[in-house]
Amino acid sequence: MTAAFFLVDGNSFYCSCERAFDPKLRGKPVVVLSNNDGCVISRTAEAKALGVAMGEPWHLARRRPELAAVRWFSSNYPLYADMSRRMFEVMASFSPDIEPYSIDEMFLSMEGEAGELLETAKSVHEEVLRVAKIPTCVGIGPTKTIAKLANKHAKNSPDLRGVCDLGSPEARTELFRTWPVSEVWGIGPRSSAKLAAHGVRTVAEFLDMPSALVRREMSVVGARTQDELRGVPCLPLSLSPPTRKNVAATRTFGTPIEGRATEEAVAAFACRAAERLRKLGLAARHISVFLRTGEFREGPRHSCLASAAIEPTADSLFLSAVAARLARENLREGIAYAKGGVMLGDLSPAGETADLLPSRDPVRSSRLMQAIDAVSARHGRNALRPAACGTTDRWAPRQGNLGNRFTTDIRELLKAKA
DNA sequence: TCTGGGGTCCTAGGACCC
DNA sequence: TCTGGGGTCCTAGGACCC
Repeated sequence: MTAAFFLVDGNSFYCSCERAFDPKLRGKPVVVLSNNDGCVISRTAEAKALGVAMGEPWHLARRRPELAAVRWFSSNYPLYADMSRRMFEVMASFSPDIEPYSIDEMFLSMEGEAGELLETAKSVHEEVLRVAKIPTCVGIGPTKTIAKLANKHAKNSPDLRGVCDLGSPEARTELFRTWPVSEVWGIGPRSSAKLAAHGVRTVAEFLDMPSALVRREMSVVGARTQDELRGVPCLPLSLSPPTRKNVAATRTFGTPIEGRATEEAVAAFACRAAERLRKLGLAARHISVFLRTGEFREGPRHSCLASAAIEPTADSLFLSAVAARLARENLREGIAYAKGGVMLGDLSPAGETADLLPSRDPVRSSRLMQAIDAVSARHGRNALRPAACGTTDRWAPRQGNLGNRFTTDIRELLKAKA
């Protein structure tokens, strides 16, 4: 018996979610755009073949005549989150040892004989496609880093039919000889440049580097990556989500805004962040607010950052009022801001540390928040909102082509023709 | 002439991830 | 008109303590 990690990753995940509900999109080039319909954050193989790059600004790309037929969607996170949950459920039936790593990626810890593991991986691939309607690739390796690499290799090589097993040292030696070290999980542009300066370009060359040198150039993180690539597990599966340290809500505005509208925007972000905080059962002791002018526009630049220590809370009314005040005290008259956000930090479990002299009644606050969350769940987030958020949402991002929330909103169910 | 040494906590910045 | 929005971890250096 050997132990192995599987990394299961949804192919073009957001696009696949849109496709799952519209068979006409099969085989067609599809892209999903970031907030504000800004850049491409997911693209199908067909779109990639037409030359659409990840992160490319769509307003420029779409002018290219060859991209006229590309179907595009504004991102629809409630749908993607729900599809992710379905994917997780299918995979959890294969192993209880499962770690959701991102919205479209999950690590599984498995045991079995070498051939057995490969067969199991094929079954995972088929079941996720059959039940959750998401095509995936599965990478197998003795460490998480190798499983990631195996997964990427499966993505690059369609003839592997979605599954790649790098469990054996022989299989790895062959691949590592040519695999660029810059494509290893954990090695970004900075480390790649440092390695290139030492003449190191492939994984094999990286493994030949003395550990002490790797440690000096890339700290313990790089040293860990090197060990993992040698087949020594350093990164365990984490079965429970780590305790959060920050919760943030930030946005680029649909169009730049000034003065009062920016106060309303950060107040709305504070509400959004507070909502997430409550869902996590946490309270924050620190709030910070930022506003920034656009990077791509002429005109005066300004960015402001303000923060405050607060009594532990997840109260939307309080947090939105503080956020609006911080903005008001720090923003500059006549400057149009393009981007802003609220970050809540210094988190602790809600109700754990009672302030000795709380200025608000925590019981009343928590009841009020429960009521607000209940109304929002039923009638949408905008049904009930603090006055500080205003009523016009002049900051709201553009969403030019939003698909339906097929699975999470009763009003947007898929309609079947009989 | 000699000018401690070790520890903790905090923050800013760097690097990386999806 | 239109260029994302989240996160984490590590290190270095300063402040402070005894």
